[in-house]
Amino acid sequence: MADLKPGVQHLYLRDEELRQGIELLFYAYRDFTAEPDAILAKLSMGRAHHRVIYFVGRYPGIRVGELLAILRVTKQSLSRVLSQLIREGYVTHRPGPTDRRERRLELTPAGQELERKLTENQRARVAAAYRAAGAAAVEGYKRVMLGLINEADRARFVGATAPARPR
Amino acid sequence: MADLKPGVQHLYLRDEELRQGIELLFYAYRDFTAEPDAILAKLSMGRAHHRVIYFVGRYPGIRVGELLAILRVTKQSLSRVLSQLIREGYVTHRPGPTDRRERRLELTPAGQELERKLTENQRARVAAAYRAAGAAAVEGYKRVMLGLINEADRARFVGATAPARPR
DNA sequence: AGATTTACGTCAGGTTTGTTGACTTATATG
DNA sequence: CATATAAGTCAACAAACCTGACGTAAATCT
Repeated sequence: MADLKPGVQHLYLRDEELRQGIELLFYAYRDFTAEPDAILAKLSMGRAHHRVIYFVGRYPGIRVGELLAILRVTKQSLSRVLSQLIREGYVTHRPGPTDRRERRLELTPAGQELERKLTENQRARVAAAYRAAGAAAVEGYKRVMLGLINEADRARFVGATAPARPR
Repeated sequence: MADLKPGVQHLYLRDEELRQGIELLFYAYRDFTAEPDAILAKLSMGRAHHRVIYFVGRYPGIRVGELLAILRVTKQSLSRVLSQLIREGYVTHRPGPTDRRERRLELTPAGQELERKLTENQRARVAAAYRAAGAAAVEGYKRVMLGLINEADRARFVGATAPARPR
């Protein structure tokens, strides 16, 4: 057999390695969202509702604009989903404490209940993966994931226990 | 200050830890898809087209049914996207070598070109994250991601260099 | 006080991506 | 020959996005 040129060999491994990294993300995200999607479908909601419920639960008192920045959707898209959630009693809003133009969003008890139900699954999935992979692997996972995320949003993840509220 | 009950403290950390794991996935996926989406938009295509192009490029000669299983969409959804890609000259098909009912899909040169252009960005992103995080972290990333993926699809990732073709 | 900016909502019209269900065609296989 | 499989297609529909323009209330600047 002819020897492979080292350069070519190297390139091949590198490409394969990178593709694997891409695909891991694709499959993980696909499987990660499948079960909550199924629950939501029964309530005539979609993934967009989950995202809103999740982040309102995560940052109680979050403003609409902050939510827009996190989700990277238009006002219109968010509006449709958010007003449905408010109408159906999962989310409430009140004026901001100093700036009364703001809407500070919070989950109602029903919203908290739904959030728990939806995220339960994902939490369990992450817990199982963390447990199976071990603490060192979890460190590595975080480091790589942080590198994939745009620099602007990495700040949210500094400090293990302080949820960095977006500004 | 009152001491926190250890149990409560533990639960809090655990919940925070898991939420962080969930959010890493959300933000990474969001940022990962943003740039290809922008390129696709100029060609009047969407993310679905990218997925098809990506996996046809990944598994040349893949059958339609295999693609359906990977993407987890209905025949109808795939059909619309796939026939557009064929019509516009990015993908070709030929009958299977032994079973002539099959359509074995492949990228045309134009398809390969587009695939490269679209995935280039994601490859660069993964490469940068891998480089910044280090080899050990990459190992951990893979282990955790594999744990997040449904068992059925983990087999694709055995062996670093053999792309396990779906059956 | 008036002008400007900001936070948020809304109206109108459009696309993509996804769905279900029923039917067709060609080929393989028991 | 009967049945099963791979794939395509038709019709009708819904979810979740988008753009662009306009409106309202409140804060802030000059």
